[in-house]
Amino acid sequence: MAKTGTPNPRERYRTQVRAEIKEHAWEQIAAAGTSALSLNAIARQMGLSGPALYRYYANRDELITELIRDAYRSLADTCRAAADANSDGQLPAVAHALRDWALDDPQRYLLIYGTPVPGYHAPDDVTAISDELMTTLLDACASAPPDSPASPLDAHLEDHRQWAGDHPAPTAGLRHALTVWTRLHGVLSLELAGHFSGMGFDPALLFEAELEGLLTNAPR
Amino acid sequence: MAKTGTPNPRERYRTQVRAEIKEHAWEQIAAAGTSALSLNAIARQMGLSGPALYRYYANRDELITELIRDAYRSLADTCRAAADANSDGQLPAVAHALRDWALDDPQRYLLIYGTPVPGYHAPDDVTAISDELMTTLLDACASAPPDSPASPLDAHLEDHRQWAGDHPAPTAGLRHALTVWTRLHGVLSLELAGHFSGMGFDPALLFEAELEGLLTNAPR
DNA sequence: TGTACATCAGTGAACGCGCGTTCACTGATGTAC
DNA sequence: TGTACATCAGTGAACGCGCGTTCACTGATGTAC
Repeated sequence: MAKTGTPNPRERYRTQVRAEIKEHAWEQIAAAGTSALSLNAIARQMGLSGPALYRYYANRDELITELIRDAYRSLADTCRAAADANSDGQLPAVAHALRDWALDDPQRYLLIYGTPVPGYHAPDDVTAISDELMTTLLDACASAPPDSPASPLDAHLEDHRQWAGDHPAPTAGLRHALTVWTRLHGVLSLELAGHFSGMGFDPALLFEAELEGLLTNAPR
Repeated sequence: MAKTGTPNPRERYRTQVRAEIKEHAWEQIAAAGTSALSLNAIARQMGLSGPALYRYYANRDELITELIRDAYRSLADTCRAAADANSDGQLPAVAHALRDWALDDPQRYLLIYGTPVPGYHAPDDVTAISDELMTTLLDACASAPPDSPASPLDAHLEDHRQWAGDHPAPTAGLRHALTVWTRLHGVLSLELAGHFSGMGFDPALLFEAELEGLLTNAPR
């Protein structure tokens, strides 16, 4: 009872060191990608011996899983906050929050949405956060473009809306949310991976144009 | 002179073994991701000793670069062929060729378009192939939706069209090609990374819906 | 057709490296009386 | 306030591993006369 809410100094320190480990982990990931993440290297950076880290994380996988969890948590919170702060125009707010968040640390975005390691499966609580994010997106898409033409996809989604949980959005809203997701991710992931870098134009404008298309009913 | 066109047996064998090495490399990548690619493991799989592979590739990086080159080559050829075989409706043909190609070997697609290793820069000849692919896409988009509304992006692209080389497409065509690229990649990369897998709906229909939107002027 | 020589594929031993991880330990920090 | 004990952070040595890569070599294959 007394434990929760009044962490003793040791717990406090523990939490702090765990956080510091993760900071160094993010730096390493930013510098050389996730596959180059090494516990020993982190320890070295912190002026500790390798085995010391095992006080804080059972193994490398546990650390990576927590990084993924943190990334999702941060993204979900960021988007939620953007939505809440802009009850008029939630969608553009969320979209810009997403882009800013991604550009702030590309490898963090890519840890979530980039190349998956075959066979890795995220634990349930991580999936839960990703659902939370989906909910934010669905909320932001509550007002779907009213005159989107019917497509085979709509009928199909009508039958497969369990992923939206009990969200009250109409089927067109689900469809819109999916479209928002894939389109923004499309521009963003190519930008982050550097595929536009030799091309000379400003990716921000491309992102903006896609967003515009998602907000209006204008052709294309 | 005599060398080219009439490869002697040794050259023939060399080429064959290089190809065999790459096949095993792709298998390994498919099984555990690119970061797990190991020359020693490939040698083992082929019943050779590790150093033997150095007859064929100077080092690990050279092998990976060639895998990337092959992937681009294969994708560019596949899309070009699809376009040429469907002079009416090039765009849907290219789009479907792209998707089929990606699904055929997800890790191959992700080797090109997935998480990049920070600091890696593709050699010039690889960039050239990627330009070739862009040209195919531009050709397929030659007929851009005529009434797309003007956007700040159009003016910007007018000033930054060097990436299109001397392609005769109008600015709206460049814009359309970029949009095709990002939208299809958006659906495809999320699908390949497994982000739809728990959701129950059929990603093919989502892809089809996006494609439909790119072909018509219908809203959204 | 046969011999002499050059080429080159593949081997096995060896190198240094950094990794993840276990273990028995020391020493500092906090807790209970 | 002081002492006795428990907790726990961190160490250093050690493990086995697989990696990339070099090197001197053997033996087979092809080439030139």
